[in-house]
Amino acid sequence: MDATHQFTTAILIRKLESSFTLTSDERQALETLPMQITAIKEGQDIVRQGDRPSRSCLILSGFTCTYKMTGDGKRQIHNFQIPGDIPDLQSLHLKVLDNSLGTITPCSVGFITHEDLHKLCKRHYRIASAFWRETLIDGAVFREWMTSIGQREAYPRIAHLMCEMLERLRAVGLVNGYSCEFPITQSEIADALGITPVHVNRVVKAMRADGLIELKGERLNIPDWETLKKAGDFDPTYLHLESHQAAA
Amino acid sequence: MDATHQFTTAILIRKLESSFTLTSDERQALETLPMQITAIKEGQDIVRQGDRPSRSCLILSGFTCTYKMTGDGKRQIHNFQIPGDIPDLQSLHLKVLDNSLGTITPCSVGFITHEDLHKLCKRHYRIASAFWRETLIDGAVFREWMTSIGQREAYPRIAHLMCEMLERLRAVGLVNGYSCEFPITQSEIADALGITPVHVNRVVKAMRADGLIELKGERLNIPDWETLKKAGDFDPTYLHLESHQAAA
DNA sequence: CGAGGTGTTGACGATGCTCAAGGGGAGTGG
DNA sequence: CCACTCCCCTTGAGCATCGTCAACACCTCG
Repeated sequence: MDATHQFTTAILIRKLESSFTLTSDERQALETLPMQITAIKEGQDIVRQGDRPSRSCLILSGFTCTYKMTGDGKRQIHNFQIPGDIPDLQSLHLKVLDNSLGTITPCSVGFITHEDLHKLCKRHYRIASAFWRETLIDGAVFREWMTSIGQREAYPRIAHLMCEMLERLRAVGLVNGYSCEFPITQSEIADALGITPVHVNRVVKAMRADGLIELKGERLNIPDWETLKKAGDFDPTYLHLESHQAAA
Repeated sequence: MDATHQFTTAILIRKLESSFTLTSDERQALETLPMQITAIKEGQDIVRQGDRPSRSCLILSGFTCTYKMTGDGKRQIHNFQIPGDIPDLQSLHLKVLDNSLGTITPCSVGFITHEDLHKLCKRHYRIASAFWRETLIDGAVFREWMTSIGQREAYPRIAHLMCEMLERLRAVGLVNGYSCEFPITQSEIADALGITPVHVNRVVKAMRADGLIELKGERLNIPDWETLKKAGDFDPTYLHLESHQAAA
């Protein structure tokens, strides 16, 4: 196990430890988990709808998104992933991918074979549970997004997304105060929220005018968190961040 | 084990066997799984957003839906469940429920404690995998619905839902030809697809006029499956019905 | 310095929403 | 057995959020 590898599994270990304390046995199993580290440029697909992958990938750095194309060429983005996420963990039990996974920014990812994951899960029930739990949280995020897209208007929808991204980035230590990296273009926001890029632009303009967000380049700053939360009808329960409940 | 109980676990066993063949050991573990059978009237909540349930429920008969309320009182239905589904299996690993579960019709459900489920999963890796897989399919359905709501117009959105329900009901043997029970009201369709009941009504009217569906009382009949599929941009891959792939 | 992606803005139009009212069927109670 | 009620379905008219089309500014990068 070289130093680089230990560093990469650390992000996974830290994530799991937010739920429970690992035994030394479990910790060692994770530390020695074989992983193939790969750098991927922005705007590339990692896996595609219809693929039958034999491995899953852990995001080490960068942003990705999962998405699906409709018959007439429209794109729905289902989620954005940030470091620590495993966007295609589902493929461990679902043979054929029903969505694609692409990079938003240049990324470093670690591929883990399904064989190794199965071995790990079979031996360590709590780790299996933790992985299962991760996929359940993905599902919870899908439900919340569906609710946003189906029931909320464009303004709260965008506000909600900003809130979610900040909270998730905070959970992995990528937030300073109320400011974070936000490399997602307005077109991507549009595809994620079921609105057009033009309309995203207008709404973002209004949000800026209302003093809710500062969005420039690839940075997002939130001057008034409470108001943004309210505007976005944001309740972080669905993210199931243990630290939240612990803090509360 | 009384006769009634054996009958109830049968639906679960049949479902799992669509993925793989159970060993006699696994089969016995499932057959003896303690389950508390309960009848529930229509329009009742089984569990609610914010609850911390210690058991999950298997739908034995009837239709249910999972949903979530927004801050301003709108409802998003995330999925409809049919016999054989376990709508709140997620609560096995997520302490606090972030959505509610209610009945659409009178239902018979079987409650299984999380303790028993954990025991079962810990001992039988393949059963654990099958349950995990079920929750992953839920996630796949969420993604597809999100895509529908975000990218498709009302007409294909409704067509898509009809296609999905028919295919899922077919998989559990509840379809005759292209005709099935469909006890979902237009208001519920509206809450599921992010449109208003009034507009659902108009679109259903158009679909009837186009000869795509016959919807009367609690029955749905599809005279022209291929055209409906096309109109709904429906590709059943996301349902991950093994039988499909086997047949193809 | 040109090119291409991203952000920005205007004018117009359409899908779908709101409000409102009435019809039909199933269950209930007198 | 009939009236009453409630829920669901249905339809019309007007309106609003958001989409489409189009043009231009800005920035990064080769």
